[in-house]
Amino acid sequence: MENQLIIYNTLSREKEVFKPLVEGKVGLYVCGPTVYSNSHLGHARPFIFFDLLYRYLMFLGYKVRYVRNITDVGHLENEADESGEDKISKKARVEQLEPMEVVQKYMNTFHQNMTQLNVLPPSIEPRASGHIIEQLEFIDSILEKGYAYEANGSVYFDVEKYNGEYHYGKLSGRDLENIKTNTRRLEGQEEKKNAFDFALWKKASPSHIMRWPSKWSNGFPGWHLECSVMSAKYLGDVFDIHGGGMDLAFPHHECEIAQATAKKGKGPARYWMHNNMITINGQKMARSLGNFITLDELFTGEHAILEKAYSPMTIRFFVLQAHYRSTIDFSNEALQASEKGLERLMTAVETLEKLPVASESTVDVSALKEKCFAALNDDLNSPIAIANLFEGVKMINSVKTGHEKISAKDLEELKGFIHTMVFDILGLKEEQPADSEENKILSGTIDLLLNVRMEAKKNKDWATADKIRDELNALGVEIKDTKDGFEWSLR
RNA sequence: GGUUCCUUGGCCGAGUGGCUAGGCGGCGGUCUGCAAAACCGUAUACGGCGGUUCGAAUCCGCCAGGAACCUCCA
Repeated sequence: MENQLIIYNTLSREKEVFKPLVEGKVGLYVCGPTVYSNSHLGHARPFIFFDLLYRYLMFLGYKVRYVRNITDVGHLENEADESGEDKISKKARVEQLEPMEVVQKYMNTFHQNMTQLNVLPPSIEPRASGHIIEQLEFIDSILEKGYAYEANGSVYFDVEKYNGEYHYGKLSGRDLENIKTNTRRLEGQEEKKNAFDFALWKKASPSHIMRWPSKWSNGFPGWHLECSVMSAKYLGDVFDIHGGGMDLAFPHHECEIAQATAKKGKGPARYWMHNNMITINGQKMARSLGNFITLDELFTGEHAILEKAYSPMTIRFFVLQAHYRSTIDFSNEALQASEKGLERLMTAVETLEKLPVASESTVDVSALKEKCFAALNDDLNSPIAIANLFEGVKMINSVKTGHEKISAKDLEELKGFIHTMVFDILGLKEEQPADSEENKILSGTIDLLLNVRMEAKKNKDWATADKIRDELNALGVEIKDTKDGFEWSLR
């Protein structure tokens, strides 16, 4: 099969043919969440997109080790709150909880949200707090190489020194001169040689709760270190793909490259992939901007902006309907369009199971397959793949209505393809509620009413028939009459 | 201010130097007791101004508007 995957590499700013370091195996690292609050829609995008990548790589036959970290220490607060304490401990004080209690709480919700979105768990989900020793060792070796210095109990990366031999800024297309003129001088950073130096180890202030002993001070690791450490530990000093949001390219990923290169003379990843942002009213959705909607709010509809609740699969489909390197703009209208489209797709998947076969086909299943895979091979172009999938929907419905014919062999191929595409690769799933006792009673009741309606129809008692249909409709039960009976579904 | 990028039909969103993206919505038709669903058909487009070209929405320039990053951020 000509499945040549091409991906856009931020490092080269070009699409490149993907060739793993070791044939048949892929090492994938994606920056995971900082678990200090509920995940919002903006967070869902990278995890859904990289889930698609993970699934597609596996479909292509690669054995993938997918590492996605949990940041449960560190990430410094901004200067506004004077102390440089980390986000997690700040939140903990507010809520009067142990830091690790906060971490656990939001990690649990994160996992729950990911399950709802049908995002597969990664192969390894390492936590920063579990790799303090490795981070200390990493700092030691950067110090030994002379690319870091200690100041007042903290350790900083010496960007200027590093840039003398390597290029700091190669990922985000900057050079040091440019960074120098544009880096703000922040308060409380006098101990740094240069404003653009970043912390490898930060001495904890007295109020800081999360802290670990080290030879320099009681403190905590710098924001960028954990990813360097954990990716190297589980994937090696050089691995295949590193992913994350575009907003992480600078400085986070740039610093990761610097740290790895300072230690080993080579950068951590060969391909860097960055997903674009979800916007709302044209502006990036971000916690700091206060314009975010959490996933739980989306699923329940409990947010002033939301006209209704949107199911996890609607969100997933919405995200996949845009290319990962484009922004997607959130709106109720857009979500509802996705919801309807998804319903149409899933209905066709059901219809597929009861299609009549003919001796010969008038449809071209192979061409459809090729177009879909060609789209995915071209930098994971899920919107094109989905557009083609709707060609498949049309094909299915046309066979159903008799406008087209399909042979038994082609039908088998089509079934296999649609299932692979929809469930395995795009990661969509049926969202019908499980067959609980309550549901059995409900469906029995609806069947009963609709059988009564059938009687009424037989007697040409249209008033009664319509009354039943209209009132069930008002309650959210959609009714479709068929030649020999009826079908219904819950809206 | 610096770096990078975007501007497509009512909405969301692909894409290519000449050939229908797709979804949702609209309109007309088929089917139906009427609907719904489905099917068939159909309309609405490439921010503005120049340039290159036989031909540009797609390449170049300028202008306008917007965004991301430069600071925690998916």
